[in-house]
Amino acid sequence: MNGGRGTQPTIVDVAARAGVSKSAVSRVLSGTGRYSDETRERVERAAAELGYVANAMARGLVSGRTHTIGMLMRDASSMVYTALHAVMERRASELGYRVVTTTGVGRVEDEKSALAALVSMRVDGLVVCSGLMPASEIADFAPRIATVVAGRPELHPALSSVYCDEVDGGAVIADTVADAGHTAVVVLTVPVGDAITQHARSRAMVERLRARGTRVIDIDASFVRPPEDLAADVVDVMRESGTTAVMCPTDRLMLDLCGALARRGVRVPEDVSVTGFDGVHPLADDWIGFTTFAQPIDRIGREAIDLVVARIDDPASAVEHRSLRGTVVPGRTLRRA
Amino acid sequence: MNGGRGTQPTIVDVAARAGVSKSAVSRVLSGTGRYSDETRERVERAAAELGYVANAMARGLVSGRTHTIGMLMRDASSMVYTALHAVMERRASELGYRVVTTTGVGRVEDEKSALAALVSMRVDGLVVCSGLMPASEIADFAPRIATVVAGRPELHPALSSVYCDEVDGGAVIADTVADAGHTAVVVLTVPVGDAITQHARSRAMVERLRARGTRVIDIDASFVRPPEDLAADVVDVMRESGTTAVMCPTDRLMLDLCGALARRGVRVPEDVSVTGFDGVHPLADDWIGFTTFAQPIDRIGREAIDLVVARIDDPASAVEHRSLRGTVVPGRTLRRA
DNA sequence: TTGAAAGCGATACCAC
DNA sequence: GTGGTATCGCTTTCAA
Repeated sequence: MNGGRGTQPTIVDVAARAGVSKSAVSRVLSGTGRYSDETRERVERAAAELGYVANAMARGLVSGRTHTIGMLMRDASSMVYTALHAVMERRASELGYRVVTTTGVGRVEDEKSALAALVSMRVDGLVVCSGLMPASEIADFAPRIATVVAGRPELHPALSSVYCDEVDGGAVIADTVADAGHTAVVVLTVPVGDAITQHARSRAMVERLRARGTRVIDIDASFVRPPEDLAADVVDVMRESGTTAVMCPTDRLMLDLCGALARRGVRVPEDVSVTGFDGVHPLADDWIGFTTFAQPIDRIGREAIDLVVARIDDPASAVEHRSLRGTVVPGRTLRRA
Repeated sequence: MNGGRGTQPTIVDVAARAGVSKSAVSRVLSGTGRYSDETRERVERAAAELGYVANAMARGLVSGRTHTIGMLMRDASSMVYTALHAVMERRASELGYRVVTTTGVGRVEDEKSALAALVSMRVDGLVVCSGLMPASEIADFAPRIATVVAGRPELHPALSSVYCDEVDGGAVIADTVADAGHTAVVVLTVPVGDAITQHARSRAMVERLRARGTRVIDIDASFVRPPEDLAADVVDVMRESGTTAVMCPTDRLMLDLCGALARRGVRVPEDVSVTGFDGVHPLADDWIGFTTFAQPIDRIGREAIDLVVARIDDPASAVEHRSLRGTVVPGRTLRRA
């Protein structure tokens, strides 16, 4: 029955080859129960010779555990999420868990199906890293699977979360700009529907600047708007109102904006100061010199994993919302006005 | 039996609620076989009310298919791999597959276990993206699972592969440097054990430069060496032998090197020209201006997925090795000597 | 069109 | 210590 193309050896094949029962094989390979040294040796040899790899589906089906944490990533090309991914992978591995990730490819529908894929795999825990997916969709699964939202402020009563204090971050970086003497500032703001986090931080920037009496020009930076358009708007505003600084909701957008400004002959920081947000390598680097706000990605990732694992171990553990503060990265793209 | 904490509804629960047999539920939900409109409606309603998500393990166990492609990533924090990940996710989704990724956290042992995890999940196909894992380890699974190696030159007779032509890339970027008039050049070379790809491209740079009569100073850039050490070496070599350019095996290392050089008062490109390799966003950006060589990541990812899927559909399809050429990114870190 | 029953590959509990 | 057997949740014949 085996040997057919694509067929993988099963526990029965191993048992036959070792001349023992499949129960024996199971015990030896999982290290549970009792078995003689001879049995162990024969089983191990047979398994090695066959290149046996236990079927996780069969195992998970009966044991009800997969020792796997599912991570839903919004976007595999965003540095914030990939950095989070790397940290979580490391922490999970320390705690004896494997991480599998899935991503949507942009639309909310895709994300739902990516989430469903994780649920259908019956991962032991779920970490949702996406500023897109609505909380209610996530919450549906929370009673059944240990779930944590990472990287976005989510205060849903059924969902634990770990995130960067976006309001503090937006305010702090806004203070940095105001302290540098800028009195007319453009803030690129993101609608809440595009990304909850970016919306929150850009609102916080606007509010803090206004509170300090700074003149704020609010430019719509919906995801659909190309950086060239934004740069055009910025240039117009600079002409009309003497703006000396532009605040971006992400480092990535900041980079695109800088490029588009350069193409229009506007130099950063000589002609205009620019700030970003996120502070993830490699953009937040000495040599590149972006002035930005660094999210505490390491702590977010680590604590998110710790929280899911705690909830896996004790499903009754309390829901927690952890707001973590980041820090300003000085850089060289912000000058005194 | 259900309703216990953490228990997920099963097909039996849906059947009971809908007042039909589980066979009927299965048929309706998978859209196979025959059923009446009324049955369909009742089943769909019951499933929705229960928030039923089919258990992929049970399903895969009996059907023998998971409609999933496993991706083994070397490192979730490397932009090359994450970019590849994003592309593959998109292409796989177009072809009706889901991608799940796992990564090692650095050591070969971890990667083996990450690979085993994918195999144990019985993914339909495997894409290995790692310059670390030995081909023989991967090849063990090739007869059982459709397997493709992506992103590294791998000519193993049992493994299909898609990769950037590193030798061409190294030579072309070396030509660019030589053409700019540099006659004494430092090449940071990586040992084959650290990363096959980086080794190959750095060797190619050295060889092409030598072939053109350029003086080459070869500095060991093993992964264990901190950028500060490399920068110190570079500064020494510049003093001793009038080197005017440094070629790095990756953009990432180039960034670190530039930083370390800056801390020593060496400016790029005023005092020394520097080139990178990879050409992935965001480092390969107009504004940042790295002179580098862009791997054809989009094509690599896309064709890797196409190859695995072809092999899933027809396990007898031929092994292929596709070498793809990249392009030079001019940038501003390379000056005429 | 529908339901009963036989597995898929592993674990766990059971006598032996 | 060891092997038989029920079982996990689902798909897939096969009768009815």
